[in-house]
Amino acid sequence: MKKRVSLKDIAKKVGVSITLVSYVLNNKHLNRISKHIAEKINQSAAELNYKPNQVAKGLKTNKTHTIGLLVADISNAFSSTMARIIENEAEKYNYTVIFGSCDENTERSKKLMDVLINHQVDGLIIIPTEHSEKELQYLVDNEIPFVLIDRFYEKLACSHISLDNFEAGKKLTSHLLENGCRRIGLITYRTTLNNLAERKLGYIGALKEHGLELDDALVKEVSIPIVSFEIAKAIKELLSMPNPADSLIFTANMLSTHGLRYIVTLPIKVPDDLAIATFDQSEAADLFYAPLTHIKQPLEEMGKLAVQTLMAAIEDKKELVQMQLPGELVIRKSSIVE
Amino acid sequence: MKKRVSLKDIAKKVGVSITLVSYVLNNKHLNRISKHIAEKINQSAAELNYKPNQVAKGLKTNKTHTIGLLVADISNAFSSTMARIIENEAEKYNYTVIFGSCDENTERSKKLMDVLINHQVDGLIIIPTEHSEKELQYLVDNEIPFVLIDRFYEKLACSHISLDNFEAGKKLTSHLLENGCRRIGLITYRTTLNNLAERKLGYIGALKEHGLELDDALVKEVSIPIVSFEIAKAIKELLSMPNPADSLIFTANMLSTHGLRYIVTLPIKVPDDLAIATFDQSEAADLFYAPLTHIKQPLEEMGKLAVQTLMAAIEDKKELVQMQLPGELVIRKSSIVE
DNA sequence: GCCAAACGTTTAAACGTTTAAACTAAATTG
DNA sequence: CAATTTAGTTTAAACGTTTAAACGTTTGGC
Repeated sequence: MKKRVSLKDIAKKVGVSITLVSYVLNNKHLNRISKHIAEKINQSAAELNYKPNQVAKGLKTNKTHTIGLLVADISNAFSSTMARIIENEAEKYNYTVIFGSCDENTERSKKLMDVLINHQVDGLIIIPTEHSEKELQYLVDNEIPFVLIDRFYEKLACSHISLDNFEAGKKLTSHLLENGCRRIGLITYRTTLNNLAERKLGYIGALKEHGLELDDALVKEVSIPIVSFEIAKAIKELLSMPNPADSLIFTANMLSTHGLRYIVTLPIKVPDDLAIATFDQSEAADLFYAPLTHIKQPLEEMGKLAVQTLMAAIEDKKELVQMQLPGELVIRKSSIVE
Repeated sequence: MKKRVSLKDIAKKVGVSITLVSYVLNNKHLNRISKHIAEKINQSAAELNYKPNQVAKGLKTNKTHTIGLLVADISNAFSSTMARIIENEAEKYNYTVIFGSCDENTERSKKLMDVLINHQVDGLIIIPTEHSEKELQYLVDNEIPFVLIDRFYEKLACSHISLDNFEAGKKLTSHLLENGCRRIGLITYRTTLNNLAERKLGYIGALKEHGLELDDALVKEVSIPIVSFEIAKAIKELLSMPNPADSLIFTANMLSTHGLRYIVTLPIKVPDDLAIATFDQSEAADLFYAPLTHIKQPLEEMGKLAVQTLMAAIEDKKELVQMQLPGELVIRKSSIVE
């Protein structure tokens, strides 16, 4: 790699001090600097195609203009869409995004967090995995600005932006109930993450409101990372029990995607034999012969809010922002039973 | 943000020079350093939870252990899967990924490239957009290591890893021809990018081999970024011409995804009324009632090779690597006409 | 007992910036 | 015309590292 052009090179060429070059290129003290010299410096900088060394700048100013983004899995549409929104928004503030995808793996998440911190990011946006309370507490203790997205921990005093999962779960379940479903199977992850717990609580809440009791046999939990076989098994059981499910709710996009993959192999018709509703959008949900009724998360809003919150935190605003945004119920063919 | 622990703090605590601390923590000159002191230093570092400042290190060593990844659109499955593979592979070399998604926009691509370079990345992996020859030439001229993925420019002397698009196009087309298709519509992007051009040439090549002439009316080009309406129009035209298409090839995943979205609204049956084949996998292609026959790109291999090639370039190996990997023809229901 | 080698550690410069403070020369003031 | 202000520029230190070179002390060889 060739040596890059530095302030020194410009200074030498013009015959002035490095300081003066720095002042001119940063538009500082301009009222004191002679027009003539300023012009020469600007011109030389352009000629030499000078690009400021952000690393050196970062060392000096203790601001790298870099934010770390830690997602659960970048190849999941939720994460990649979020990444895109966040990067776009960060750019408006002249920030660059460094990222890590931890594949829902706690160890990896820890390690990546360290790497990002070592690179002196000014702040972090995190979709946390299970059991990362300790690492997040470390961030709090060290006053490293960060914002959680999608999931959060009750006990942790930090900013977080997420869906109002309880209400969304209730809305989705109520919709099915109001369309005549009585035995709603719930397929969710086996996890301690609060967002999925809330979705389930919403489901239970809606049942109660409609005078129904929770039947534990209707709730199936599968592992992270997802195993197709487990989902197939769960669905099979729900459909073959004495009093089988007449409808299904998936609490996340990967679940419905894998679920549909199995369902298309069965001799049943959606929604007549089985109504379906899910959280999140996905190509699969769109393209299924009965497009899925779903909760649409306000991703754009969430991502932007996260960046704005982080920027404020970096600027030393201390107030925490903790928001739960409403999801939109998008009703489509998969849940409309005649 | 709290002040972070530096070598100085450890040095002060132990009562030795900064240099010694640096040596110990980097395992350098260990044969010369007294065990006793080394232990004390290590212990203090652990107690203080020291994390090396990569920015300072980067400034001094001129290596940031950071690679820049510039993708066309991170929310596209091709890019996000690639990002994930690249990040995983980079991690093995102790490298962090900084990324930018330019949404197929040349201006944005330029700007992001600048940002990444200013952050002193050690090298770049790029899925280039149209008309970025100039910027890429700049990289070549300044000996900034980089590798192109997916697309490349003939005239540009650089490393690139991509699909053997010509052969893949030929394979896909031949498959349809051998299944009795005679009027194969091709839906592709209006672009100068070589990868799509090659796919089209492969299509033409296969036709020739089977004694057929290219009918320009069967080739439809749509804009980037994609407009659903345009694709619908293209398909409509192909199906309503005097001698209509009996099959369709999409040259990219977004094209088939949008195409399918329109096709499901039509009163036609795939594959009997219309056979379909596409480049790339996608959830949509999997979940369509007639899963799509497609060319599967060796993403894992491409991503890993790209990182390995880049690492070699960063280590000053000068040889260019230019590979075109074979795609795998995955035959499924959408192309099997009885 | 002297010199050289080995040992364990420190000094100091450097990377490319930023920025407070100092400096010089010219212009203004009373 | 001396004193002060202002304009234009430079000096120097700092950010947290790395690393060649130097340092003083001990050990060993002859």
